[in-house]
Amino acid sequence: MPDAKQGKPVSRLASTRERIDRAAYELFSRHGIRGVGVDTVSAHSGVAKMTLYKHYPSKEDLALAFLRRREDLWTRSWLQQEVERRALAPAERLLAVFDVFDKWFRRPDFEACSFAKALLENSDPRHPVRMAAQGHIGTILAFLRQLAKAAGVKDADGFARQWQILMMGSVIAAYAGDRDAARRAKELGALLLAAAGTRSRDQAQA
Amino acid sequence: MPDAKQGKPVSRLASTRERIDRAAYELFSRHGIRGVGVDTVSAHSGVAKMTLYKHYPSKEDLALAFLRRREDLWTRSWLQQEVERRALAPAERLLAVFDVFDKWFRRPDFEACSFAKALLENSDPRHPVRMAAQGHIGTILAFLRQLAKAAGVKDADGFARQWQILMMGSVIAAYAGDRDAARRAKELGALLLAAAGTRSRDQAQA
DNA sequence: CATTGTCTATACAGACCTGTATAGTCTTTT
DNA sequence: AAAAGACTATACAGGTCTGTATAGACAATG
Repeated sequence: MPDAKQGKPVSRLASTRERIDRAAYELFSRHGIRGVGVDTVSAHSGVAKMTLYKHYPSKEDLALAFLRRREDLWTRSWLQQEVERRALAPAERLLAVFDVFDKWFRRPDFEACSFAKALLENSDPRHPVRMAAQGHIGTILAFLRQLAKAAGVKDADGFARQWQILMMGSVIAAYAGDRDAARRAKELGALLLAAAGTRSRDQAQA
Repeated sequence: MPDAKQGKPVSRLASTRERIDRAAYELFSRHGIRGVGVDTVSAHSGVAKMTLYKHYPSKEDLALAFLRRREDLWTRSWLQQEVERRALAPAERLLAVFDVFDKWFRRPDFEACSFAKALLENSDPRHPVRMAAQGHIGTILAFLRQLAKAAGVKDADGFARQWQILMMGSVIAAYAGDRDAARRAKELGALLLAAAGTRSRDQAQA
């Protein structure tokens, strides 16, 4: 029984590639990409290192796949889904982001934003991993922009960028120990929404 | 002439310790602590590795000294000084933070926040470097809290924490490529100031 | 002059990193 | 049964990392 040497091994029922991806996700999202070696991913997944390298020819490929998976699981399946489940009106969906964050920040295994981590751990702005992280941050921005547009905000792009500043700032604040960071950011978001003048329920434009 | 193997060597006129500190500052602030080895600091400073280890018994000691220096040079001598130079009234000093940031974000060697970097690169919340980074973030918070109090804000602590969310969020946004992040955060700050109701002379209007 | 303290230069131990070589197992397909 | 493909296990090459050992240079102080 070739189990992982440390941590909880990934389910053996899944395909080899899926086991690699799951282990990389758990480890990279928690410790950052630089902070985890390929041997650790191999051990944690229960997949031999040679097999891992057959699926991903380099650690960089694995890292890029991890960021794509993070976008799938975190951005789309979790954040966007939760936001859309919790509210219908665009403006309220924007605010719901911080309700979702609030729950996230209070989880004992809160791991902060993988995209911000990947961004900050590469000083070269043309590093593929850093560029990919920027792209995934752009995906979140596009989602916010779309909500802002639907909410009737004039400068949807500028609004979305301000919203993302609130989101990223609250993540760092939460990781620095402020568990109420989401509530604080939501207050700021409410101010921004009020100032931007949405056509939510009141059609009057500011 | 034992010069540094790479990059620009630190001035030889300074004391040995000062040369170490300067090199560590330049390298750690740009590439993060994990991203720079002791050999690189040694080469860049022109100080032999053995001498370096006599001044700092471990890399962790060097890292903690770097964070202290960052607080000296960045937080106090730069951010606070610039803010206090640019405005007198507390509320305007708070807003001036983002004018200072705007200049910072536009520098070609903008390196983002060393405290956030140190925070995100350590997943163990009890790691000394991460705890130190949290402490230095707390120093900035205290400065903001004091300004908020002087501005007559009721919940000075909550206000300061919200202000710091804006600051950290704008830093990440700028590092992700949005050079106007400071201006956007300043707008949000103006909204927050208006909502908090300061005893300044003129209220910022949105 | 001799001693002491600081700094240098080099080499190295031991750990970990990415990536590969090799040989063997197990399953599926033909 | 034979062949092919996927996976495993181990070992290792070559690099980097932190930290130390060793031997010597240089300056200040006694």
